[in-house]
Amino acid sequence: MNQAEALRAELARAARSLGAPDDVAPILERPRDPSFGDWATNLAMTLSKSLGKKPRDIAEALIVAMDQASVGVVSAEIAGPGFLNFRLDAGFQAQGLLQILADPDQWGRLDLGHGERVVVEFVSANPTGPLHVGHGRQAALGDAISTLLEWTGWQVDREFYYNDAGAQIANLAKSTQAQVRAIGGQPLIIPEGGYHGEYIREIAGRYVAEHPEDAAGNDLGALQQFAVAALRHEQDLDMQAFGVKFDTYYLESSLYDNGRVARTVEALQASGHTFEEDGALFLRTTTFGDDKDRVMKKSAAKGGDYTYFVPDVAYHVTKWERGYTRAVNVQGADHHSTTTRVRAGLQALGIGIPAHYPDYVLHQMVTVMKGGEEVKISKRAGSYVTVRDLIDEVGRDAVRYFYLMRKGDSQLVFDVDLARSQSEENPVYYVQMAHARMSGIFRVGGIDATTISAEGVDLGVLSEPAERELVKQLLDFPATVKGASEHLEPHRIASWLLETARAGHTWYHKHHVLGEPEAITRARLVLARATQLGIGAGLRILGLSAPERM
RNA sequence: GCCCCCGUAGCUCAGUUGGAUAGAGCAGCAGUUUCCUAAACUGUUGGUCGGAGGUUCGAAUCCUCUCGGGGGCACCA
Repeated sequence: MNQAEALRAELARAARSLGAPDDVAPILERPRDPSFGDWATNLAMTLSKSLGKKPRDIAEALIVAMDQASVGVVSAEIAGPGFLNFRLDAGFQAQGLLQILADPDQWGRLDLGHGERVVVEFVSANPTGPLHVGHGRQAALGDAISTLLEWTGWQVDREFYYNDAGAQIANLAKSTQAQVRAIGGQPLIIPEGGYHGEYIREIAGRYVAEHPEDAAGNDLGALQQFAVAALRHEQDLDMQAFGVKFDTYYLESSLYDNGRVARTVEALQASGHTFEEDGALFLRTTTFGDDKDRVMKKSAAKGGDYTYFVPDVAYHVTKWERGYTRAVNVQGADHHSTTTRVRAGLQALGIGIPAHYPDYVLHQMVTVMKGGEEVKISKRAGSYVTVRDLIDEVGRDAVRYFYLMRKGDSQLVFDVDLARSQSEENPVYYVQMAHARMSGIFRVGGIDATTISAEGVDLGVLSEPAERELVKQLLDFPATVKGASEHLEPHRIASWLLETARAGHTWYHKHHVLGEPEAITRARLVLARATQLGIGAGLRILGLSAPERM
């Protein structure tokens, strides 16, 4: 039990002694202004109604009923309409650092998932071109969310789903064919809806070199296979450059090959939730909250193909059958409408999949500014900024941090010129610098940081305001991880890092660690080590490096 | 027309699910270095939380309406 939990428990005990219900759950907050104290609670105000007393009177009674010393409280005050502000003993509070040093690898981790398996699907691009900046946001988000879930007790697999079937892939094959024929001297005629990118010509060139027997480009099947393989390889390299590793890859085409799509359609028909109209097969998704029924299988006049959401449903059935009791999908907000359809399909099957399966993390669009104007992203027109461009120009860590410092809900303007020109004043360097500075203390002092222990050290000397602020900030890390994991919001870690770095820089600037009286140096080494470990942990959750020096 | 997201300082954004005098970075202004990294620190300027109602002890946060930006609403994926 940590200090905040101990204080909360004592508050609850005191509240029950005053007649509060058994399930009373006091909420502790950090006061906005540190001069108010270390912890605050609005408990007295929330109990006001059920106890039939004034908040300030309840607060008064709570103070009397509490065993303050047992939870490190040195003063308790009533403020405003009935807030209770607690100030903790500096040494007692700093005892919280013991947990960090005692087991650095475990600190900040908790068990919310109980080892249940969760699959996090992200990026999931069509293999029809390089990964662009929108995919980059997904990669950063998906990877960080996966790590957060791992930290909080889930067994996580990162999955990349390849949309390697359907009309877009056929377009890719035809576009490659056109370029192959252009190489052969024929006029270049890119088909309707085809891809115009430069990379198609490069792929065509390699195809001709490796397949001399089909220099005319007549074998569409071979062209498709070749182009898909080439682009998948490119995408793999992009993700590798970004430092993202996937555990599993799932191919949409396999759903057709192994008959899963057909079986899913049969199961849906058997469920009684389908109907035919105008020669097409519909799923009655309105039964499950959609505002409109959706076509599953197009009419013969339109080609008779399945619409995209049918393989999507089949795919999600495999997630469930592969043992993932939870699934998280990271997608752009333009896929918003699929959430209702996929869930509706899974519910219609009636095979026990929870109604909210899968979870969706939808992020808003990324717009790219370059040279003062917006770059329109269009794979077909061949105009875009790739993830690789960004990584090359501003660096992997900076790109990741930029993607993650904002809520997915907000639209992200990625100004390439700005990101590059600001690379020296980038917040990511600010955070990494704080880590490097702490590391520098040990380097200069000739001390092996891993040997630092709080054993027998009087942490009560960490009483300067800057020290107390830093200690509090560090101790908030586990709660921050918990909130970030529960809400699937990695930006909370980014915010915590920035604040912790600020507290760390301020402390570093004001107070010396080395060369002070021994008792002070020993205590401050503990704080420096805890800061180094804390910032390092936060950086790693976001997939950033934690440099020892810069 | 219907659905989703956003609107907070000059700019980019946080705001711990309803708490106290709304915060940070950047930009601006004024300072700090014989000292473990000045990629840092200190101070300071800057706000009708898009707008109007409502809910209650208390609203940037919840509800209704409204204005503005983005996305979606295919027998495209």
